[in-house]
Amino acid sequence: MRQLVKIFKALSDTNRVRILKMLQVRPMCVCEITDVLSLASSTVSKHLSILRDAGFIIDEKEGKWVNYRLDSKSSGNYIKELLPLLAGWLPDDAVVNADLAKVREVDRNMICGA
Amino acid sequence: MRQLVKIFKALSDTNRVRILKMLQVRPMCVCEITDVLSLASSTVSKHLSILRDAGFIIDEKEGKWVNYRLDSKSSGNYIKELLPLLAGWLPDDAVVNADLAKVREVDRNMICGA
DNA sequence: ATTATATTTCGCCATATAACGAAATGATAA
DNA sequence: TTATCATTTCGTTATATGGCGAAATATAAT
Repeated sequence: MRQLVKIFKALSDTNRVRILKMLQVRPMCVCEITDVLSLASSTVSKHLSILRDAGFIIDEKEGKWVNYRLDSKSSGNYIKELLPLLAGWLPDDAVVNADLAKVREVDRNMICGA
Repeated sequence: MRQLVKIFKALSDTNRVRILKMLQVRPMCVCEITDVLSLASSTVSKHLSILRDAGFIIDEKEGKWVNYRLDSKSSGNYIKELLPLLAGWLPDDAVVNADLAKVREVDRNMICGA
C-alpha cells in the first residue's frame, strides 16, 4: 500500500506527468528537461528523484550529464501496468504535445550552459 | 491533464485507496466507512467528495443514508481503465484485507448512531 | 412539532509539497 | 591545478492537504 500510494503521489503533479511523457520520446538529461519545463534545475532534480524513488525512471551517468529514462522493464507490477496506460493517455493535450515537439528538436549542447 | 492529475491526487491517500477497495465489495454509507476507518465522519465525507469529484464513485440517497458506490460504468476513460487495475492490486495487504472482512460483517443498523 | 440520526460544510491546526536561489558535489576541460 | 559545467542538496517560503470538532442541513422517528 505504501509503495502504491507513493506511485500515485509521483503522478499527481503536472510537471512530473509532463516529464514522463517526454521520456517516452527518448532519455533526457536534467538540463534538457529544465529547458522544456522552464523550471529551476533544482526543482527538476527534485521531481526526477521523486519519479525515481517511485520506480518510474532510472538515472545513468554519461560524462558530465545524468540521463534519465523510463524503467520500462521495471520489476514492479504497478509501474509495469501504469506506464503503458500513461503512454496512451493525453494524446491531444496541447501542453504535452508542445513539450514533445520541443524534445524532438532540442540539442543538449545548444541549451545546456547557454 | 488537469483531470488526470486530479484522479491521481485522489488515489494518493491511503484512506481513499482503502475506501475504493471497500466499495469493490459493496456500496456503503458514510457511517459504515467511518466505522471501518476509525476517522471522524467529517473527514470521511471529505475523502468521499474528493473521490466523487475525480469520478471514481457516485452517491445515491437512500432515506437518511447516502450510499456511495464505484462508478464502474464511468464515461471517463481514465476511471474505466484504473478501476480494474486497482481491483487486482493489494490482494495481500493486511490492512485492506482486514477492512474487507469488516465490510462483509458490518450492519449499518448496528454501528450507525450506536 | 420536536427530537434523533446521517451527512455536509466551516474554521482551525499541523504537516506535506512545490517552488526558488545559494551552496555543495562530481566530472570535464583548460 | 584551476576553472567550468551539470547536478544535487539545503534552507526558506507560500500553498495544499488531511485531520478534528462544532455548526448547519436534511431526513426519519416519536
